[in-house]
Amino acid sequence: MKKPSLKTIAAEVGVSVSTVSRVLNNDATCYVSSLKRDAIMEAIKRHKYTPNLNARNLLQGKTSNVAFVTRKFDHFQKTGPFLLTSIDGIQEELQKFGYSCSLVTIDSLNDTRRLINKMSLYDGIIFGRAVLDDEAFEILEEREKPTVFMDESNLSGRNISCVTINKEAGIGELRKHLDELGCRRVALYGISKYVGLFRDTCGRAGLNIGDMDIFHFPMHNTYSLMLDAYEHADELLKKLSSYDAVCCTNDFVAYGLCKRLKANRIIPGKDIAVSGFDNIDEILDVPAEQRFLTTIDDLRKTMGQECAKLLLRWIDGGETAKNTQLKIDSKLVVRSSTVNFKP
Amino acid sequence: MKKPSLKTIAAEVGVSVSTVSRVLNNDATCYVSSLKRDAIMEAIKRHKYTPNLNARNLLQGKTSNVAFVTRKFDHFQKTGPFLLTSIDGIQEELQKFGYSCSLVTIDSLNDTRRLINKMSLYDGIIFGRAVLDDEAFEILEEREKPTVFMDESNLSGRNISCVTINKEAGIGELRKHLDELGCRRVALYGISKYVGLFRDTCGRAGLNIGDMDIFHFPMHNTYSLMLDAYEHADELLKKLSSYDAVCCTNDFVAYGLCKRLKANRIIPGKDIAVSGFDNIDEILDVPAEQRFLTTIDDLRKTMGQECAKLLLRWIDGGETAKNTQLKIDSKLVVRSSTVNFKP
DNA sequence: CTGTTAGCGCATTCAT
DNA sequence: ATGAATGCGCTAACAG
Repeated sequence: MKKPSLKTIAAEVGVSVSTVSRVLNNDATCYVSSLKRDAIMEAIKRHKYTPNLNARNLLQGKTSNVAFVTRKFDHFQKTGPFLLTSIDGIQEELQKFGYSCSLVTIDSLNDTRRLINKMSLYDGIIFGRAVLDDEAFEILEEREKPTVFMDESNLSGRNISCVTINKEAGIGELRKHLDELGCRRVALYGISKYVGLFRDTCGRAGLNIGDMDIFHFPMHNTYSLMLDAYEHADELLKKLSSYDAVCCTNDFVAYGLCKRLKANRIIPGKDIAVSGFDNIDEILDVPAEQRFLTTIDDLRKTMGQECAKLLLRWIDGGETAKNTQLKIDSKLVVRSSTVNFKP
Repeated sequence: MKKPSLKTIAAEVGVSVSTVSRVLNNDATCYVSSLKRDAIMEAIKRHKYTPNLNARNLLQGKTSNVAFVTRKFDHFQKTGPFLLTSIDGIQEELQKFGYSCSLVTIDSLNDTRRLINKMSLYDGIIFGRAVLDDEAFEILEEREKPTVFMDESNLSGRNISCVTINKEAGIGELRKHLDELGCRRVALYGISKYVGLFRDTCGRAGLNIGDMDIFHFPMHNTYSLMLDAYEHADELLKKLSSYDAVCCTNDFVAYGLCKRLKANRIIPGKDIAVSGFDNIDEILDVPAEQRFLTTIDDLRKTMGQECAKLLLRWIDGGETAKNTQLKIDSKLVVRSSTVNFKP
């Protein structure tokens, strides 16, 4: 049995296809007599008719579909839920405007070629971080397809549209916050690989802990992070009385540390100030009354949304969207792990 | 500037559109003189022509695109990387056959209606677990669209195709393995919410620990699981000498326990046998030499692949794929945390 | 208010 | 070996 088309419905009701089309699209300019309208609606329902969007897309030269390109999810398994939060943001924003999203996995240059061949299916493309090498960049640059890069650090002077997070903004706020609390002696605790990067960012943000003690440990994966932070805190604990505050490179680290502190009868937020990074409580939807960690929200969901917005603006012909680098300021979220601390 | 079409290329080279089409599709039956072929290829490259897949889809009545439907990723943030592993499996299999994948988020009945309206874009649909309520089920059942459910437990007698994991298979193997090692006294350790379910599954699999001690603790999220398991092991530790083995409901729990054991100078795999569940080492791509935990692999990636295979078989007209319930046996992965243990 | 018609880009059939 | 013609399902312009 063939799938019903406009013609099927039209023949059934005894009207022309355009009338059916008008009803289907709720055409405001052309009124359809309600008698016919009802008959048409009934026939549509009875035949379980749904429009063939390929035909519509072909005619209108657009697909209302966007590709989100990323590496295999495997690559993100170790690093936790951050990418997904951004994807949710993208999806949410796209949906508002009737767009849908194709998930494209790229792990080789071959995959890039495959993407190019399917490009006619997409009105635009959002690239997740670090999916393209230089060669792929060049292949894609020649095509004139609305494209936005998310969280891409390796721009190397390319003229592309991208949305990134300004981590320094939140860290600057944190510094001010700790200053106002009177915290003078600040330690840094976290993953060996990121601790240097974090310190540099602190420096640029004016949080001067460059000459202060840094405690760190190797990272396996996000899932072991809390326990790792718990276990590796000995050195820090020995010198803890020297500090007013401990900034952690990550919320998981902070949680692990806090549990360890509590196990040693030291109360975070009372005996010492502790801060994290990521606002993971919001991502994990922890009930408000259980949230206690002062942290920096790096707005990953917002980043996804902004990517989608920027892309849609470009698709709609907004010339200004073509070469826009948008930086979203991360922001401090103050909770009880610092706010009531008195040095 | 208009996008180049077959006509553009044909006019450029001075041949007919059908010739260009033939070259494009590598039509084996009709040879094209290599002179023309080269000229055509050159023009295609020069114009950066890519075929309009909407037109092709319209003509051929298929899209080579499949929808993967899930709830917002938000919902999975607490539960870790398992869904993503399945998605990777789906993507991998689809790609083999030139199919692509649209990501559809459903959180309300309205979203379901939206999906139905876009159905013509998909040759088939894969549903992630627990996305549909009864009403949505019914709306979808009337449509005749190839559909496969992944990891769906709430079938309630519906005639649908689905792929699930047989958890009992691996647990049965575990029982046999522990028996052979001579482990008689087995404890169960894990999350309060799942510990009962796990015990029941053990019972069905013949691993009789129903009358043995169960130790459990509440779960917050996957990321705190290791540390939670570490911290809540006191009760278990007190009675540890009564047991030959501890089965954990989950690898993260097992890792947390193992760390705690080591902190107490008890060596897992020597002083006591420990097992987990999930084979998370493989998901997180832990180097082989660092894997030590005996666990049960529930083959989530395979599940994704099998979903895709089943769906493609249905799309290709395989009548047998229309009402297939495929159960994949989970399997035991033996590592050093049990294999060398002597009671 | 509604019907007729053209054409979106392509693969395929038929004719040459 | 290649060109011409057809039609997939739909929307929009035009005609009535």
